[in-house]
Amino acid sequence: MSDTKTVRTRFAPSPTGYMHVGNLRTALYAYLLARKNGGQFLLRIEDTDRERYVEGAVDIIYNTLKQAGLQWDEGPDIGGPCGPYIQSERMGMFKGYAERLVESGHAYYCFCDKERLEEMKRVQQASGIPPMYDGHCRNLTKEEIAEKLAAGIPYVIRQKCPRTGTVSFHDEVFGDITVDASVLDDQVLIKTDGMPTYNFANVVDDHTMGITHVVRGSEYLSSTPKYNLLYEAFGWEKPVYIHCSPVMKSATEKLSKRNGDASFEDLIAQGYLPEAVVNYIALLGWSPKGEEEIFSLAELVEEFDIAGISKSGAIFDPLKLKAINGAWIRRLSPETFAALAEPYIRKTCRKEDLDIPAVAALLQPRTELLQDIPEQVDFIDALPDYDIALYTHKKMKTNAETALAALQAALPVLEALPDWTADAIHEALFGLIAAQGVKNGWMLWPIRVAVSGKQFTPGGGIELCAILGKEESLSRIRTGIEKLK
RNA sequence: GGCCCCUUAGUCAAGUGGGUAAAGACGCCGGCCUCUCAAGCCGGAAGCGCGGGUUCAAAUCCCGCAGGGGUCGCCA
Repeated sequence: MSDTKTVRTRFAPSPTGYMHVGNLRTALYAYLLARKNGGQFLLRIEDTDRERYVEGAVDIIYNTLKQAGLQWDEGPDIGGPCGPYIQSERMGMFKGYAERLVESGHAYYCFCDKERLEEMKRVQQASGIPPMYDGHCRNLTKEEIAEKLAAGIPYVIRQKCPRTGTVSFHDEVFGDITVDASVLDDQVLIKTDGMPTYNFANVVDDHTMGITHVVRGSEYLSSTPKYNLLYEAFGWEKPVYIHCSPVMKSATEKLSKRNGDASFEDLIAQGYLPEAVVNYIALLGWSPKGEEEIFSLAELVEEFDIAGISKSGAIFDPLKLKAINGAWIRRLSPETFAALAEPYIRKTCRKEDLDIPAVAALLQPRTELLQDIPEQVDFIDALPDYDIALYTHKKMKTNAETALAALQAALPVLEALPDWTADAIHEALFGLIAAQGVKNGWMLWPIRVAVSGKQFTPGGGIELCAILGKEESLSRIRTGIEKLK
């Protein structure tokens, strides 16, 4: 690659609440694009709206990004050459930039008050005209401006957009887009209070921070022409745009911030692994070249290509997230999984001497969500009260009668067992099965039912006996015999 | 409503006019394995929004329609 310029991307969230997966996906793509090209990924907090500011939201942004593994190279907490990285701390610089635009004729002072603006909008709507600024102050003379300024009339600075012709821009995802200049509103750049609007601050910040590739939601598609006009007015090089369609909750609703399980931290709390969430959202609206779908963050960096980003919105599918989470859980080393699973196992198993690694080994291929674990092992501490109908299984050819015979045959053999290990139990029971000439299930199914009292269990009778221990297993088998008599 | 954008199975999607019987994944259904449930393996059903055109050839190009999304703030 002979790219002369380093790729610099940024994630620029506003601290207005928690991060939902759509935000995180945008951050992820920006991160991947930077890493893929050996560039930098920046974090900039856009906190200029003090009314929507939510206490603690910045920490949520930090924590989410960290948990997801999206390490930023420059940001509020670690600094960098283009700081400050908190927009509210950059306020001083914007007005000067806006005035440069006024000088060059790309912006102008506007003294219209709220009343006039509202009246204008009302009239426009009443006559079916799309509401936009009518250009009332577009051509004030220098004298008029000086006069109003001197009189202390509040003003804003508006961008002076062309009135005729078309404006085009290129987006890496959507291709070339052309709009009629007449639809471009003379948007406010500097507010009455002297502060910049988001649209203005964003452009100035992106430029001054050297951002080369802008990754953001497709809701900015329609304001991009105005952004480009700004870049052109300043004589700045325009960034490459990568607009991403939204993550949807259904075909018609965008994923909402109100939807609790759409937030990254909620997903983690539900027992999803950060790796799995990252893996899944990468796939939501982007597709890799090959057929593999399970990727670590490092692998995603290798695989990522903006050409794979799709144009249409993608519906968030919890089922697929779960499947990917399951795949990640199965990939974990037994030790790692046991450590993760232990607190969940402990929710229903209080027995001190429980062999956690052994239980975890049974659980690992059977767990898609850590939260599913407690229910799977709820029979370990105490035998549930169960119906003897469980002993009847058509395929095993068992019923209450045969089960009683099986348990009675197995009991003395197990009682006589010196070593209580899965292997020893297996050997003993299969010896008995062979000696009696019965089917495995005829003997084993009743044992599994007797020791668990459940229809479904992680692992078979032999494995469960090993986990429960000799005394408890035998006791449960005796209980079974009593119930069946 | 104006403007912009999107439209391949239930979902995520590959596909970029001449070797497609239209990949793959999740889910679903069936089978194998098996002492249950999983895991694993094998197989199956399921799709190019609609209508025109261009072409020897269209999911791929053009036009129209429909549906959906976005935007139209001194919010970000």
